[in-house]
Amino acid sequence: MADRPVWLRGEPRRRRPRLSLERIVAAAVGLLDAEGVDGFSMRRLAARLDAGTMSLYEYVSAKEDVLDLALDAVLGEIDLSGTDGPGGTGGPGAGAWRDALVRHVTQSRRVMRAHPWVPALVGTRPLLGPNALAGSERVFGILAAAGLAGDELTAAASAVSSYVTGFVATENMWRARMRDPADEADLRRSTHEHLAARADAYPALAAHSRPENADFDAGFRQGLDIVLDGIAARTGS
Amino acid sequence: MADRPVWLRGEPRRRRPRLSLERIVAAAVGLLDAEGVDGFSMRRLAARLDAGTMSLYEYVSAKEDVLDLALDAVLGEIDLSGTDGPGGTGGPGAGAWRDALVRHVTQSRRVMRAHPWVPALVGTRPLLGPNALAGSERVFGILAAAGLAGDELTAAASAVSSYVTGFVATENMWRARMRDPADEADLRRSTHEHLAARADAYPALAAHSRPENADFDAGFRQGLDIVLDGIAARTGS
DNA sequence: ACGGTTTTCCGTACACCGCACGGAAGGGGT
DNA sequence: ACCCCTTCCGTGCGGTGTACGGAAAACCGT
Repeated sequence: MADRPVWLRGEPRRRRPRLSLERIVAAAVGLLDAEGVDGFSMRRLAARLDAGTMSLYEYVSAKEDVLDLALDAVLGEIDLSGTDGPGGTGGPGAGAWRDALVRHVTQSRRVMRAHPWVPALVGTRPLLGPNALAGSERVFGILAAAGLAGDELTAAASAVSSYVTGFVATENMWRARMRDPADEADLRRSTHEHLAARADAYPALAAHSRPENADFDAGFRQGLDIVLDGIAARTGS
Repeated sequence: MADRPVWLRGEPRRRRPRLSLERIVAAAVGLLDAEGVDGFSMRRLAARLDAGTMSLYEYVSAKEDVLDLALDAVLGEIDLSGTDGPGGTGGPGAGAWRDALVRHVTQSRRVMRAHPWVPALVGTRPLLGPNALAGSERVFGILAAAGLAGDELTAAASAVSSYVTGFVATENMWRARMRDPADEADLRRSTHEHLAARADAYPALAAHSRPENADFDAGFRQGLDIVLDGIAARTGS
Protein backbone atom coordinates (compact mmCIF):
# COMPACT_ATOMS: atom_id res chain seq x y z
CA MET A 1 0.00 0.00 0.00
CA ALA A 2 1.38 3.40 -0.96
CA ASP A 3 2.42 5.84 1.70
CA ARG A 4 0.14 8.74 2.16
CA PRO A 5 1.48 11.94 0.61
CA VAL A 6 4.11 13.64 2.74
CA TRP A 7 1.77 16.49 3.43
CA LEU A 8 -0.54 14.29 5.39
CA ARG A 9 2.02 12.26 7.16
CA GLY A 10 2.55 14.61 10.07
CA GLU A 11 5.75 15.39 11.90
CA PRO A 12 7.97 12.40 12.44
CA ARG A 13 8.06 11.16 16.00
CA ARG A 14 11.34 11.98 17.67
CA ARG A 15 13.46 9.10 18.87
CA ARG A 16 13.64 10.49 22.38
CA PRO A 17 10.68 12.17 24.05
CA ARG A 18 10.37 15.83 23.23
CA LEU A 19 9.18 16.70 26.73
CA SER A 20 10.75 15.85 30.03
CA LEU A 21 10.21 16.71 33.65
CA GLU A 22 13.32 18.87 33.58
CA ARG A 23 12.12 20.89 30.60
CA ILE A 24 8.69 21.31 32.15
CA VAL A 25 10.05 22.45 35.49
CA ALA A 26 12.50 24.85 33.88
CA ALA A 27 9.73 26.37 31.79
CA ALA A 28 7.51 26.58 34.84
CA VAL A 29 10.13 28.56 36.73
CA GLY A 30 10.44 30.90 33.77
CA LEU A 31 6.71 31.38 33.56
CA LEU A 32 6.38 31.97 37.29
CA ASP A 33 9.20 34.50 37.19
CA ALA A 34 7.53 36.31 34.32
CA GLU A 35 3.90 36.18 35.37
CA GLY A 36 3.74 35.27 39.02
CA VAL A 37 1.59 32.59 40.57
CA ASP A 38 -1.60 34.23 39.34
CA GLY A 39 -0.43 34.30 35.75
CA PHE A 40 0.70 30.70 35.85
CA SER A 41 -1.51 28.18 34.08
CA MET A 42 -1.02 24.79 32.52
CA ARG A 43 -2.11 26.12 29.14
CA ARG A 44 0.41 28.92 29.21
CA LEU A 45 3.09 26.55 30.38
CA ALA A 46 2.35 24.17 27.53
CA ALA A 47 2.45 27.06 25.07
CA ARG A 48 5.96 27.93 26.29
CA LEU A 49 7.00 24.41 25.41
CA ASP A 50 5.19 24.33 22.07
CA ALA A 51 3.23 21.41 23.37
CA GLY A 52 -0.38 20.51 23.87
CA THR A 53 -1.72 21.17 27.32
CA MET A 54 -2.51 17.57 28.08
CA SER A 55 0.96 16.43 27.15
CA LEU A 56 2.15 17.86 30.43
CA TYR A 57 0.08 15.34 32.31
CA GLU A 58 2.27 12.53 31.06
CA TYR A 59 4.96 13.84 33.39
CA VAL A 60 2.97 15.41 36.16
CA SER A 61 -0.30 14.51 37.74
CA ALA A 62 -1.57 17.97 38.62
CA LYS A 63 -0.72 21.64 38.55
CA GLU A 64 0.16 21.38 42.22
CA ASP A 65 2.96 19.01 41.33
CA VAL A 66 4.45 21.51 38.95
CA LEU A 67 4.42 24.16 41.66
CA ASP A 68 6.03 21.78 44.13
CA LEU A 69 8.74 20.91 41.65
CA ALA A 70 9.36 24.48 40.55
CA LEU A 71 9.64 25.56 44.16
CA ASP A 72 12.17 22.91 45.02
CA ALA A 73 14.07 23.65 41.83
CA VAL A 74 14.68 27.29 42.73
CA LEU A 75 15.53 26.35 46.30
CA GLY A 76 18.40 24.51 44.66
CA GLU A 77 19.85 27.88 43.66
CA ILE A 78 20.86 28.43 47.26
CA ASP A 79 24.56 27.87 47.49
CA LEU A 80 25.29 25.35 50.21
CA SER A 81 29.05 25.20 49.79
CA GLY A 82 29.79 26.77 53.14
CA THR A 83 32.95 26.72 55.22
CA ASP A 84 31.40 25.08 58.22
CA GLY A 85 32.50 21.51 57.87
CA PRO A 86 34.08 19.80 60.88
CA GLY A 87 37.25 21.82 60.77
CA GLY A 88 40.47 21.26 62.68
CA THR A 89 40.22 20.34 66.32
CA GLY A 90 40.95 23.92 67.15
CA GLY A 91 37.57 24.54 65.57
CA PRO A 92 36.16 27.78 64.32
CA GLY A 93 35.91 30.67 66.72
CA ALA A 94 32.91 30.75 68.97
CA GLY A 95 30.14 32.47 67.06
CA ALA A 96 31.13 31.08 63.68
CA TRP A 97 27.63 29.67 63.52
CA ARG A 98 26.41 33.22 63.32
CA ASP A 99 28.35 34.04 60.18
CA ALA A 100 27.30 30.78 58.64
CA LEU A 101 23.66 31.50 59.37
CA VAL A 102 23.92 35.03 58.02
CA ARG A 103 25.44 33.75 54.81
CA HIS A 104 22.76 31.13 54.42
CA VAL A 105 19.79 33.40 54.96
CA THR A 106 21.36 36.01 52.71
CA GLN A 107 21.41 33.40 49.98
CA SER A 108 17.82 32.52 50.74
CA ARG A 109 16.79 36.12 50.48
CA ARG A 110 18.61 36.51 47.19
CA VAL A 111 16.77 33.54 45.73
CA MET A 112 13.41 34.70 47.03
CA ARG A 113 13.97 38.10 45.49
CA ALA A 114 14.99 36.62 42.16
CA HIS A 115 11.81 34.51 42.25
CA PRO A 116 9.25 36.66 44.05
CA TRP A 117 6.56 33.98 43.89
CA VAL A 118 8.53 31.75 46.26
CA PRO A 119 7.56 33.18 49.66
CA ALA A 120 3.86 32.75 48.95
CA LEU A 121 4.37 29.06 48.17
CA VAL A 122 6.54 28.32 51.19
CA GLY A 123 4.40 27.74 54.25
CA THR A 124 1.51 26.66 52.06
CA ARG A 125 2.88 23.18 51.42
CA PRO A 126 5.20 20.69 53.09
CA LEU A 127 8.76 21.27 51.94
CA LEU A 128 10.00 17.75 51.37
CA GLY A 129 11.89 18.14 48.11
CA PRO A 130 15.60 17.36 48.10
CA ASN A 131 16.71 20.97 47.91
CA ALA A 132 14.31 22.07 50.61
CA LEU A 133 15.58 19.30 52.84
CA ALA A 134 19.17 20.22 52.06
CA GLY A 135 18.45 23.78 53.12
CA SER A 136 16.86 22.67 56.38
CA GLU A 137 19.71 20.28 56.96
CA ARG A 138 22.08 23.17 56.57
CA VAL A 139 20.31 25.27 59.18
CA PHE A 140 19.94 22.37 61.58
CA GLY A 141 23.58 21.48 61.14
CA ILE A 142 24.76 25.01 61.88
CA LEU A 143 22.59 25.27 64.96
CA ALA A 144 23.60 21.84 66.20
CA ALA A 145 27.25 22.77 65.79
CA ALA A 146 26.49 25.90 67.79
CA GLY A 147 25.48 23.70 70.67
CA LEU A 148 21.71 23.65 70.39
CA ALA A 149 19.67 20.50 70.51
CA GLY A 150 16.14 19.20 70.80
CA ASP A 151 13.24 21.60 71.05
CA GLU A 152 15.52 24.56 71.42
CA LEU A 153 17.17 23.77 68.12
CA THR A 154 13.83 23.34 66.40
CA ALA A 155 12.56 26.59 67.82
CA ALA A 156 15.65 28.47 66.67
CA ALA A 157 15.36 27.04 63.17
CA SER A 158 11.70 27.94 62.89
CA ALA A 159 12.35 31.44 64.20
CA VAL A 160 15.03 32.06 61.59
CA SER A 161 13.08 30.55 58.71
CA SER A 162 9.84 32.29 59.57
CA TYR A 163 11.59 35.61 59.87
CA VAL A 164 13.34 35.31 56.54
CA THR A 165 10.36 34.22 54.50
CA GLY A 166 8.07 36.67 56.26
CA PHE A 167 10.39 39.59 55.71
CA VAL A 168 11.05 38.83 52.06
CA ALA A 169 7.36 38.23 51.40
CA THR A 170 6.46 41.76 52.50
CA GLU A 171 9.58 43.16 50.89
CA ASN A 172 8.59 41.64 47.56
CA MET A 173 5.06 42.86 47.97
CA TRP A 174 6.14 46.46 48.45
CA ARG A 175 8.65 46.27 45.64
CA ALA A 176 5.99 44.91 43.31
CA ARG A 177 3.64 47.76 44.15
CA MET A 178 6.36 50.28 43.43
CA ARG A 179 7.51 48.60 40.24
CA ASP A 180 5.31 50.53 37.89
CA PRO A 181 6.90 54.00 37.95
CA ALA A 182 3.59 55.60 37.11
CA ASP A 183 2.08 54.17 40.26
CA GLU A 184 5.09 54.55 42.46
CA ALA A 185 4.84 58.20 43.42
CA ASP A 186 1.11 57.87 43.66
CA LEU A 187 1.32 54.84 45.92
CA ARG A 188 3.89 56.44 48.17
CA ARG A 189 1.81 59.56 48.52
CA SER A 190 -1.54 57.88 48.97
CA THR A 191 -0.17 55.45 51.53
CA HIS A 192 1.46 58.28 53.36
CA GLU A 193 -1.71 60.34 53.26
CA HIS A 194 -3.76 57.38 54.34
CA LEU A 195 -1.62 57.07 57.43
CA ALA A 196 -1.22 60.77 58.03
CA ALA A 197 -4.96 61.29 57.91
CA ARG A 198 -5.25 58.81 60.77
CA ALA A 199 -2.24 59.95 62.72
CA ASP A 200 -4.41 60.64 65.74
CA ALA A 201 -5.83 57.15 65.69
CA TYR A 202 -2.45 55.49 65.22
CA PRO A 203 0.09 57.72 66.94
CA ALA A 204 2.92 55.23 67.35
CA LEU A 205 2.53 54.06 63.78
CA ALA A 206 2.57 57.59 62.42
CA ALA A 207 5.58 58.51 64.53
CA HIS A 208 7.74 55.54 63.62
CA SER A 209 6.54 53.96 60.39
CA ARG A 210 8.23 54.95 57.18
CA PRO A 211 7.31 52.37 54.57
CA GLU A 212 7.67 54.95 51.83
CA ASN A 213 11.46 54.98 51.94
CA ALA A 214 12.43 51.76 53.59
CA ASP A 215 15.98 50.48 53.29
CA PHE A 216 15.23 46.82 52.93
CA ASP A 217 18.82 45.64 53.20
CA ALA A 218 19.47 47.38 56.47
CA GLY A 219 16.07 46.48 57.83
CA PHE A 220 16.58 42.84 57.02
CA ARG A 221 19.93 42.79 58.79
CA GLN A 222 18.57 44.48 61.89
CA GLY A 223 15.66 42.11 62.29
CA LEU A 224 17.94 39.18 61.63
CA ASP A 225 20.33 40.38 64.32
CA ILE A 226 17.48 40.43 66.78
CA VAL A 227 16.67 36.80 66.08
CA LEU A 228 20.32 35.80 66.13
CA ASP A 229 20.89 37.56 69.44
CA GLY A 230 18.04 35.57 70.88
CA ILE A 231 19.69 32.40 69.66
CA ALA A 232 23.09 33.46 70.94
CA ALA A 233 21.62 33.69 74.43
CA ARG A 234 21.09 29.93 74.19
CA THR A 235 24.48 28.83 72.96
CA GLY A 236 26.62 29.97 75.84
CA SER A 237 28.80 32.02 73.53
CA MET B 1 -54.54 49.17 34.41
CA ALA B 2 -55.10 46.14 36.51
CA ASP B 3 -52.27 44.72 38.49
CA ARG B 4 -50.75 41.60 37.06
CA PRO B 5 -51.72 38.48 38.99
CA VAL B 6 -49.75 38.05 42.16
CA TRP B 7 -48.03 35.04 40.72
CA LEU B 8 -46.31 37.10 38.10
CA ARG B 9 -45.48 40.07 40.21
CA GLY B 10 -42.23 38.72 41.58
CA GLU B 11 -40.92 39.22 45.05
CA PRO B 12 -41.64 42.63 46.44
CA ARG B 13 -38.62 44.88 46.54
CA ARG B 14 -37.44 45.43 50.07
CA ARG B 15 -37.44 48.98 51.29
CA ARG B 16 -33.84 48.71 52.35
CA PRO B 17 -31.28 46.90 50.25
CA ARG B 18 -31.16 43.19 50.83
CA LEU B 19 -27.40 43.04 50.47
CA SER B 20 -24.81 45.09 52.26
CA LEU B 21 -21.06 45.17 52.53
CA GLU B 22 -21.31 43.82 56.05
CA ARG B 23 -23.42 40.85 55.00
CA ILE B 24 -21.10 40.13 52.11
CA VAL B 25 -17.98 40.28 54.21
CA ALA B 26 -19.49 38.13 56.93
CA ALA B 27 -20.52 35.52 54.39
CA ALA B 28 -17.08 35.68 52.81
CA VAL B 29 -15.43 34.91 56.14
CA GLY B 30 -17.77 31.99 56.59
CA LEU B 31 -17.03 30.66 53.13
CA LEU B 32 -13.29 31.06 53.59
CA ASP B 33 -13.45 29.29 56.92
CA ALA B 34 -15.38 26.44 55.37
CA GLU B 35 -13.61 26.05 52.04
CA GLY B 36 -10.30 27.87 52.22
CA VAL B 37 -8.96 30.32 49.72
CA ASP B 38 -9.03 27.75 46.93
CA GLY B 39 -12.69 26.96 47.47
CA PHE B 40 -13.66 30.61 47.61
CA SER B 41 -15.43 31.99 44.57
CA MET B 42 -17.79 34.84 43.87
CA ARG B 43 -20.42 32.42 42.63
CA ARG B 44 -20.29 30.39 45.81
CA LEU B 45 -20.31 33.50 47.90
CA ALA B 46 -23.40 34.77 46.12
CA ALA B 47 -25.10 31.42 46.60
CA ARG B 48 -24.51 31.69 50.34
CA LEU B 49 -26.38 34.99 50.28
CA ASP B 50 -29.17 33.73 48.01
CA ALA B 51 -28.18 36.40 45.57
CA GLY B 52 -27.10 36.58 41.96
CA THR B 53 -23.40 36.60 41.43
CA MET B 54 -23.32 40.01 39.82
CA SER B 55 -25.24 41.60 42.66
CA LEU B 56 -22.07 41.43 44.69
CA TYR B 57 -20.40 43.84 42.34
CA GLU B 58 -22.71 46.62 43.46
CA TYR B 59 -20.79 46.63 46.71
CA VAL B 60 -17.37 45.48 45.70
CA SER B 61 -15.36 46.04 42.57
CA ALA B 62 -13.45 42.78 42.45
CA LYS B 63 -12.86 39.52 44.23
CA GLU B 64 -9.63 40.96 45.59
CA ASP B 65 -11.64 43.55 47.46
CA VAL B 66 -13.65 40.87 49.19
CA LEU B 67 -10.48 39.14 50.30
CA ASP B 68 -9.04 42.41 51.59
CA LEU B 69 -12.20 43.12 53.53
CA ALA B 70 -12.56 39.62 54.91
CA LEU B 71 -8.96 39.67 56.03
CA ASP B 72 -9.30 42.95 57.85
CA ALA B 73 -12.59 41.79 59.34
CA VAL B 74 -11.05 38.78 61.05
CA LEU B 75 -8.07 40.83 62.17
CA GLY B 76 -10.68 42.73 64.12
CA GLU B 77 -11.21 39.64 66.25
CA ILE B 78 -7.89 40.32 67.93
CA ASP B 79 -8.65 41.74 71.34
CA LEU B 80 -6.80 45.02 71.79
CA SER B 81 -8.09 45.85 75.25
CA GLY B 82 -4.70 45.54 76.87
CA THR B 83 -3.47 46.92 80.17
CA ASP B 84 -0.73 49.01 78.70
CA GLY B 85 -2.29 52.43 78.50
CA PRO B 86 -0.33 55.38 79.86
CA GLY B 87 -0.71 54.25 83.45
CA GLY B 88 0.34 56.02 86.62
CA THR B 89 3.65 57.85 86.62
CA GLY B 90 5.11 54.95 88.50
CA GLY B 91 4.59 52.99 85.30
CA PRO B 92 4.57 49.26 84.85
CA GLY B 93 7.56 47.25 85.84
CA ALA B 94 10.41 46.99 83.43
CA GLY B 95 9.66 44.15 81.05
CA ALA B 96 5.92 44.69 81.06
CA TRP B 97 6.27 45.16 77.30
CA ARG B 98 7.15 41.50 77.10
CA ASP B 99 3.92 40.31 78.66
CA ALA B 100 1.95 42.69 76.51
CA LEU B 101 3.62 41.39 73.37
CA VAL B 102 3.09 37.80 74.38
CA ARG B 103 -0.58 38.45 74.97
CA HIS B 104 -0.94 40.19 71.63
CA VAL B 105 0.76 37.55 69.51
CA THR B 106 -1.14 34.85 71.37
CA GLN B 107 -4.33 36.55 70.26
CA SER B 108 -2.99 36.78 66.73
CA ARG B 109 -2.20 33.10 66.69
CA ARG B 110 -5.63 32.25 68.01
CA VAL B 111 -7.28 34.21 65.21
CA MET B 112 -5.03 32.74 62.55
CA ARG B 113 -5.84 29.27 63.76
CA ALA B 114 -9.57 29.95 63.78
CA HIS B 115 -9.23 31.25 60.21
CA PRO B 116 -6.48 29.16 58.66
CA TRP B 117 -6.64 31.04 55.36
CA VAL B 118 -5.31 34.22 56.98
CA PRO B 119 -1.56 33.60 57.00
CA ALA B 120 -1.48 32.99 53.26
CA LEU B 121 -3.14 36.34 52.59
CA VAL B 122 -0.97 38.34 54.95
CA GLY B 123 2.27 39.24 53.25
CA THR B 124 0.60 39.02 49.87
CA ARG B 125 -1.09 42.39 50.11
CA PRO B 126 -0.59 45.70 51.92
CA LEU B 127 -2.34 45.63 55.28
CA LEU B 128 -3.96 49.04 55.40
CA GLY B 129 -7.39 48.20 56.78
CA PRO B 130 -8.42 49.74 60.09
CA ASN B 131 -8.03 46.55 62.08
CA ALA B 132 -4.68 45.74 60.54
CA LEU B 133 -3.48 49.23 61.35
CA ALA B 134 -4.82 48.95 64.88
CA GLY B 135 -2.85 45.75 65.33
CA SER B 136 0.35 47.33 64.05
CA GLU B 137 -0.28 50.37 66.19
CA ARG B 138 -0.55 48.09 69.17
CA VAL B 139 2.81 46.44 68.47
CA PHE B 140 4.52 49.72 67.73
CA GLY B 141 3.08 51.24 70.86
CA ILE B 142 4.30 48.41 73.06
CA LEU B 143 7.77 48.53 71.56
CA ALA B 144 7.96 52.30 71.79
CA ALA B 145 6.95 52.13 75.44
CA ALA B 146 9.73 49.59 75.89
CA GLY B 147 12.19 52.22 74.79
CA LEU B 148 12.76 51.34 71.16
CA ALA B 149 12.60 53.88 68.38
CA GLY B 150 13.39 54.37 64.73
CA ASP B 151 14.83 51.56 62.68
CA GLU B 152 15.33 49.39 65.71
CA LEU B 153 11.66 49.58 66.53
CA THR B 154 10.68 48.77 62.97
CA ALA B 155 13.05 45.81 62.87
CA ALA B 156 11.67 44.47 66.14
CA ALA B 157 8.10 44.78 64.92
CA SER B 158 8.86 43.03 61.65
CA ALA B 159 10.74 40.26 63.43
CA VAL B 160 7.80 39.57 65.71
CA SER B 161 5.18 39.75 62.99
CA SER B 162 7.12 37.63 60.54
CA TYR B 163 7.77 35.00 63.15
CA VAL B 164 4.13 34.76 64.19
CA THR B 165 2.63 34.56 60.72
CA GLY B 166 5.37 32.24 59.51
CA PHE B 167 4.98 29.87 62.43
CA VAL B 168 1.21 29.72 62.26
CA ALA B 169 1.27 29.27 58.49
CA THR B 170 3.30 26.09 58.77
CA GLU B 171 1.38 25.03 61.86
CA ASN B 172 -1.89 25.33 59.96
CA MET B 173 -0.43 23.51 57.02
CA TRP B 174 0.58 20.51 59.10
CA ARG B 175 -2.69 20.49 60.98
CA ALA B 176 -4.62 20.52 57.71
CA ARG B 177 -2.66 17.57 56.37
CA MET B 178 -3.40 15.64 59.53
CA ARG B 179 -7.06 16.60 59.68
CA ASP B 180 -8.40 13.65 57.79
CA PRO B 181 -7.90 10.81 60.27
CA ALA B 182 -7.60 8.31 57.43
CA ASP B 183 -4.63 10.19 56.06
CA GLU B 184 -3.10 11.11 59.36
CA ALA B 185 -1.34 7.91 60.27
CA ASP B 186 -0.33 7.45 56.68
CA LEU B 187 1.08 10.95 56.42
CA ARG B 188 2.98 10.65 59.66
CA ARG B 189 4.49 7.37 58.62
CA SER B 190 5.29 8.29 55.05
CA THR B 191 6.88 11.57 56.07
CA HIS B 192 8.87 9.78 58.70
CA GLU B 193 9.97 7.11 56.26
CA HIS B 194 10.79 9.71 53.67
CA LEU B 195 13.17 11.34 56.11
CA ALA B 196 14.47 8.12 57.60
CA ALA B 197 15.33 6.76 54.20
CA ARG B 198 17.54 9.78 53.68
CA ALA B 199 18.98 9.93 57.16
CA ASP B 200 22.49 9.62 55.81
CA ALA B 201 22.00 12.56 53.47
CA TYR B 202 20.42 14.76 56.14
CA PRO B 203 21.96 13.71 59.43
CA ALA B 204 21.16 16.78 61.50
CA LEU B 205 17.61 16.81 60.24
CA ALA B 206 17.09 13.14 61.02
CA ALA B 207 18.60 13.54 64.47
CA HIS B 208 16.59 16.55 65.56
CA SER B 209 13.44 16.88 63.46
CA ARG B 210 10.25 15.40 64.80
CA PRO B 211 7.40 16.92 62.81
CA GLU B 212 5.30 13.83 63.40
CA ASN B 213 4.55 14.67 67.00
CA ALA B 214 5.22 18.36 67.34
CA ASP B 215 3.86 20.27 70.31
CA PHE B 216 2.86 23.44 68.55
CA ASP B 217 2.02 25.41 71.68
CA ALA B 218 5.38 24.83 73.29
CA GLY B 219 7.25 25.29 70.03
CA PHE B 220 5.54 28.58 69.40
CA ARG B 221 6.44 29.87 72.84
CA GLN B 222 10.06 28.82 72.53
CA GLY B 223 10.58 30.51 69.18
CA LEU B 224 8.79 33.57 70.43
CA ASP B 225 11.05 33.73 73.45
CA ILE B 226 14.06 33.72 71.16
CA VAL B 227 12.75 36.73 69.29
CA LEU B 228 11.75 38.50 72.48
CA ASP B 229 15.16 37.89 74.03
CA GLY B 230 16.72 39.52 71.01
CA ILE B 231 14.47 42.52 71.50
CA ALA B 232 15.15 42.62 75.23
CA ALA B 233 18.84 43.06 74.46
CA ARG B 234 17.91 46.40 72.89
CA THR B 235 15.73 47.84 75.61
CA GLY B 236 18.24 48.07 78.40
CA SER B 237 16.01 46.01 80.65
C1' DA C 1 8.86 -8.76 8.10
C1' DC C 2 5.23 -8.40 10.98
C1' DG C 3 1.81 -8.03 14.81
C1' DG C 4 1.18 -6.48 19.32
C1' DT C 5 2.36 -3.59 23.20
C1' DT C 6 3.96 0.54 25.21
C1' DT C 7 5.13 5.25 25.15
C1' DT C 8 4.28 9.78 23.89
C1' DC C 9 1.47 13.27 22.38
C1' DC C 10 -2.82 15.87 22.31
C1' DG C 11 -7.98 17.32 20.66
C1' DT C 12 -12.16 17.54 22.71
C1' DA C 13 -15.24 18.29 26.33
C1' DC C 14 -17.01 19.47 30.95
C1' DA C 15 -17.60 22.07 34.89
C1' DC C 16 -16.15 25.99 36.85
C1' DC C 17 -14.14 30.75 37.20
C1' DG C 18 -14.06 36.38 37.27
C1' DC C 19 -16.42 39.88 35.60
C1' DA C 20 -18.30 43.38 31.50
C1' DC C 21 -22.60 44.69 29.82
C1' DG C 22 -27.13 45.94 29.67
C1' DG C 23 -31.75 45.48 31.23
C1' DA C 24 -35.62 45.10 34.62
C1' DA C 25 -38.04 46.59 38.50
C1' DG C 26 -39.20 49.22 42.30
C1' DG C 27 -38.73 53.72 45.36
C1' DG C 28 -38.27 58.52 45.84
C1' DG C 29 -38.39 63.23 44.32
C1' DT C 30 -40.80 66.79 41.85
C1' DA D 1 -47.54 61.48 36.15
C1' DC D 2 -43.10 61.66 35.21
C1' DC D 3 -38.27 60.54 35.52
C1' DC D 4 -34.23 59.04 37.60
C1' DC D 5 -31.55 56.39 40.64
C1' DT D 6 -30.59 52.44 43.27
C1' DT D 7 -30.58 47.63 43.50
C1' DC D 8 -30.64 43.34 41.55
C1' DC D 9 -29.13 39.93 38.21
C1' DG D 10 -29.31 36.96 33.44
C1' DT D 11 -26.42 36.36 29.79
C1' DG D 12 -22.18 35.91 27.68
C1' DC D 13 -17.04 35.95 26.93
C1' DG D 14 -12.69 34.34 27.56
C1' DG D 15 -10.24 31.93 30.68
C1' DT D 16 -9.13 27.69 34.06
C1' DG D 17 -7.80 22.42 35.57
C1' DT D 18 -8.10 18.00 34.00
C1' DA D 19 -10.80 13.34 32.59
C1' DC D 20 -11.21 10.66 28.62
C1' DG D 21 -10.07 8.47 24.65
C1' DG D 22 -7.67 8.22 20.34
C1' DA D 23 -3.67 8.51 17.15
C1' DA D 24 0.76 7.53 15.92
C1' DA D 25 5.55 6.30 16.58
C1' DA D 26 8.83 3.25 18.86
C1' DC D 27 10.03 -0.89 20.64
C1' DC D 28 9.99 -5.92 20.98
C1' DG D 29 9.22 -10.93 20.44
C1' DT D 30 8.72 -13.96 16.99
